[in-house]
Amino acid sequence: MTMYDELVARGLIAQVTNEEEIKKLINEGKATFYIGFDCTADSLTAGHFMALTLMKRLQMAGNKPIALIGGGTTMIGDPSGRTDMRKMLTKEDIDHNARCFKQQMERFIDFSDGKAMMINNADWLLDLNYVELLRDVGACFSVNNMLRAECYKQRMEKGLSFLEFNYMIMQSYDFYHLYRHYGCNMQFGGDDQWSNMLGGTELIRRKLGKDAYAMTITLLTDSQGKKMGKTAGNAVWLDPNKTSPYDFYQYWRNVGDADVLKCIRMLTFLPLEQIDEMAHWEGSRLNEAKEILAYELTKMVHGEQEAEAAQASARALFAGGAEADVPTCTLTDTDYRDGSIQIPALMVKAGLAKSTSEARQAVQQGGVTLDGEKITDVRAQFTPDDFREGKLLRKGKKSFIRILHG
RNA sequence: GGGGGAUUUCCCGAGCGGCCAAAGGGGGCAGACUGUAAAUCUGUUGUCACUGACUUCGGUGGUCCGAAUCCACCAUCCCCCA
Repeated sequence: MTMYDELVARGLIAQVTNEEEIKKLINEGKATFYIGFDCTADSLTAGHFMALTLMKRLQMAGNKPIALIGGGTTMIGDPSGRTDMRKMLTKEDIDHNARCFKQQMERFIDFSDGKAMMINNADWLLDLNYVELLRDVGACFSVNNMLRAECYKQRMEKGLSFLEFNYMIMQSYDFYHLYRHYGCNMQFGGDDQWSNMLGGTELIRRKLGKDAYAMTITLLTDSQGKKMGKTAGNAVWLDPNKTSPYDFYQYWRNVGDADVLKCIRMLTFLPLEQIDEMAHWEGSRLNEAKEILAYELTKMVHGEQEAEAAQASARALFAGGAEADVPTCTLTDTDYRDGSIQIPALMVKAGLAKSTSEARQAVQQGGVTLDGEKITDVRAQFTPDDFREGKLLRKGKKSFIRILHG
């Protein structure tokens, strides 16, 4: 099976500019392609993860990836898929974020011996001269066409600032720049980037009379069409300090039945035959598939050891509260008042509740247990001695934390 | 530049002088049912040393016994005209 066919079989490809040419390029390992990452946060997310795996797949087939860090474009902010303007980040924040991205990417992509490149578009975008740019590439863009682009449509209703309107031009300029200086002949990106990407191929055609290609990756959505990789509006981060390996594992362990196979296909490197086999699994057996998904992804992101640990913890906890390696919260004397701590305060301290009110409600509704014993009294108090050996505090079915007195 | 409209709790969206911590929906959380799934039903959802107190309705001042609701100014956004 060729590389391209495999991508199709895994459901990764959404749109392409020229299927025949793209097929040939990537199958023969002749593509130098780039994917842009805007550094709006200090860690990559599960959403970026798919792009990274795609880079890896293509790299394994001999193609050369360019990871483009959006140090320059982040200064503008991409309006695609947004209903309001992004918060403007300072240059310092962006630089910091770019460094974090780089570190995380190095775990997946082999950057040695020029097998891949990492470039920051701040290097050329920040020094552009306004009038020169307008004359150079501005003339190649039709405002009429831009306004018809999908990525601006939503914003035409709520308002679109001139700043953001220029995002497409910056991204197009990136492609043009990479084509000329690095021989980059293809761009990949999320499906929401399609119009921005076409801007680039169009610019290259107009300026240089050459063909460059673009291909978008299917957005990972659940069976209800919602973007995956988020919990309650918060991203699932790749940084273990922002999303613990255990939580990361749990996120995938808990995907809906309808989405497991799709995720395994798109995100893991398991052979397609094996995945097709799993497609026959039904009912509760799908739980096995979920474990495989969670384990594989955790292994790729956090390493085998963490994946084993997360899996062991999850199995032990859900099988019946056995001793297990779960996140621990260590209390010190200052956490107690007059030698004791009340249950709501304890839950807040342990991160199981955002406020004491929330903690109180959880207790009142019978959702809190300590070492398996249900806590019914909101005023229940504990002393350091209670936690000498460590106790398992649990809220609801899925939130656990070990409390220890340090 | 001129005219009109908007800004409410996580989101959408009611409220138009006291009965407002603020309807309804979404989302979140918890309970029941289950397979750590989905669907469904129930409760809950500003904060706190929680049967009471405190702080919220773009910002700042004002009117009033009393303001999310009225007035003034400022900010941001939308629409129409230029």
